[in-house]
Amino acid sequence: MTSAQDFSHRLLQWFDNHGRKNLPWQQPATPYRVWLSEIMLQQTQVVTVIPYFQKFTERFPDINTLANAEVDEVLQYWAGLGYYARGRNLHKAAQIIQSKYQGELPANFDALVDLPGVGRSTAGAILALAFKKHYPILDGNVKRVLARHTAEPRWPGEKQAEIDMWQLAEELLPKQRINDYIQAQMDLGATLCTRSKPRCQACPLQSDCQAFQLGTPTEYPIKKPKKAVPHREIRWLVYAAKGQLLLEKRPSQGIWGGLWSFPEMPIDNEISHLLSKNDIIRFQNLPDIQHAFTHYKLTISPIYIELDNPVFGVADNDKQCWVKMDDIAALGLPAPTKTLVQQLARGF
DNA sequence: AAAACGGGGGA
DNA sequence: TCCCCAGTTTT
Repeated sequence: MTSAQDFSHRLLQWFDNHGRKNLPWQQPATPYRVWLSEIMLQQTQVVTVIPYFQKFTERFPDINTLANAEVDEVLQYWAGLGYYARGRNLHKAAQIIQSKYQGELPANFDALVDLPGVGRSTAGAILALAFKKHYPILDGNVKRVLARHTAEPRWPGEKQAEIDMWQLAEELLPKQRINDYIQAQMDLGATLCTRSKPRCQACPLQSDCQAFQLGTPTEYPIKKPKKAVPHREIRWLVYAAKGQLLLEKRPSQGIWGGLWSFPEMPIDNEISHLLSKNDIIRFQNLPDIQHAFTHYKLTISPIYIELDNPVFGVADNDKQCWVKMDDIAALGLPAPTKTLVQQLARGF
């Protein structure tokens, strides 16, 4: 027995004991009902879909009834399911099926994929579940099962990884019971091989599951690599005089809105003119501060400028004030500002 | 708050 | 052809 046959054999055996065989769209599994259920099941769980499916099929028992209805009524029956583009596409597809295929879903991959709302995986599910044709599916559940079984090192969103997973899904297809096998794949992913807390003890694929052998099934599929966040640099002017610091209130819009911080300027701004002031006692670079936001990384280069007197108008801004070190704690400060003030208080 | 999700649609 | 988005749920 080849490994592929063994894989499907174990899955089918598990399906016989634990699979879902009494879902509303499985009795009977007509092409229309399978199609409708697959659309409803996109991004929506079985328990949520069931009552909608029942109401929907009562009102729209076949494709022609659906095609002849107003889209608004279709959407009323969709209300609460979310992703309403699915409902619109479903209705549009029904009209295409009516006019182009005499109201019967085509048992043909290319024709199915051409329908709005039907992609490769949904077409595969319809062909396998309703027409018993040998097509694979690769939805989120199956991706998870396969990624774990092979300990797939690449993120499945990566082009080549996805191509390879489709190929594997195809190679694993059994010669017999294609519909049960596809249902079994979905059931395994939904009930056993779940995203968190997979029940590997009960899994028929445990013996050769690479992720299980590594002891880290939940590490798969590996997460989308987060793209490098943009990096920005700014300069802070830390004016100090007689135990006071010059702070300014930040604009209410934007980062740290309305909080007090140091006067800020672009990193590449000329600063030599600041040096020429004759009331400057000391002028020195302070260590850079790194700050991470969710969407970018910020490097702050503060310059310490000590004056003999707390004069105004040193920076070009009217929302500034001199604050005694001891009074600063009462103000709302961004985290890096607070840290810098504390370092200054300790004299670094 | 962040990732996941299947297909649509734009580059 | 490839990549990213819209809209929603789950972790």
